[in-house]
Amino acid sequence: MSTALDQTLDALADPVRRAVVDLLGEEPRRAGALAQALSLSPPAMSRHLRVLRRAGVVEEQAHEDDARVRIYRLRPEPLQELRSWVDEVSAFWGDQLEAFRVHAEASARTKTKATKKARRPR
Amino acid sequence: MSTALDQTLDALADPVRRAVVDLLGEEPRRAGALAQALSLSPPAMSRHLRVLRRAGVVEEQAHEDDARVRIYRLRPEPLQELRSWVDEVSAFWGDQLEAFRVHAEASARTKTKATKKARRPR
DNA sequence: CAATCGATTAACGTATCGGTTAAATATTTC
DNA sequence: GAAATATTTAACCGATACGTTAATCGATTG
Repeated sequence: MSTALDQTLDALADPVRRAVVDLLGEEPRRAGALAQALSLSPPAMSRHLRVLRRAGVVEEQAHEDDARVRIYRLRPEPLQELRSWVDEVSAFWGDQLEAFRVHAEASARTKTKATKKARRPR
Repeated sequence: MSTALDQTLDALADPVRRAVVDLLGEEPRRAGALAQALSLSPPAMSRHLRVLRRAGVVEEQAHEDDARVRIYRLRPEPLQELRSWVDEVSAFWGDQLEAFRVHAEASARTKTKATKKARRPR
């Protein structure tokens, strides 16, 4: 079961796709303009737009005069959902930080015997 | 220049890593516990933890009694940064939605001549 | 100190990803 | 209606990602 959030994050994982989202955050743009702005070939951009479209992050809109051009704009829902998820996960930090502080103090009190050797893997 | 956000999103793109983050959102856990919880082999989980660690999403903490076990916990910063980014991108939606409404009304008024034929690619 | 344990690294196979060029499709223009 | 334009799809290719099993490493235990 691949959730909507999975698709969203997968779509946003790629740097050029995230750049596209940044650009569309300013204003809607034509597919070609996006390709140019990011120095990408039209086919390459087209495929990126497809995954953004399938994830629902972006939607295609017809140009009023010229039916050849496709204008892309952001869709709010996926990013809102992403935001909610981040908020949910973050919700517990207050507790965790407090718990950690307690633990830190406790181990500070016991540090005479506790300190052995920490491994620093690379 | 791969930004911190790139690393974060890349780390969160994988479904099992996102599940790990969900679990660590509840409470810190041992590497082995995470592997079991997600029915993954220890090596596989270890590698996922490595990318989360490198992205700074997660940090390793030594167990007090048994130095073999490694406890993982969430780090706030990356998700906060992600949250900020989402907010920035979303900031323009008020404007865009309004602009769209204006455009929709305008095109509704002109619909007598404008409606040609929309393409529905699959 | 030998056996076990928790976790990571190494080596390897397969699948997916992202770019490229070439072809296709629809639309506009002259 | 032939040439040009905007974009997508198809076919191909090298790189990267993820899982598996085997080996390694440090720590613990009997």
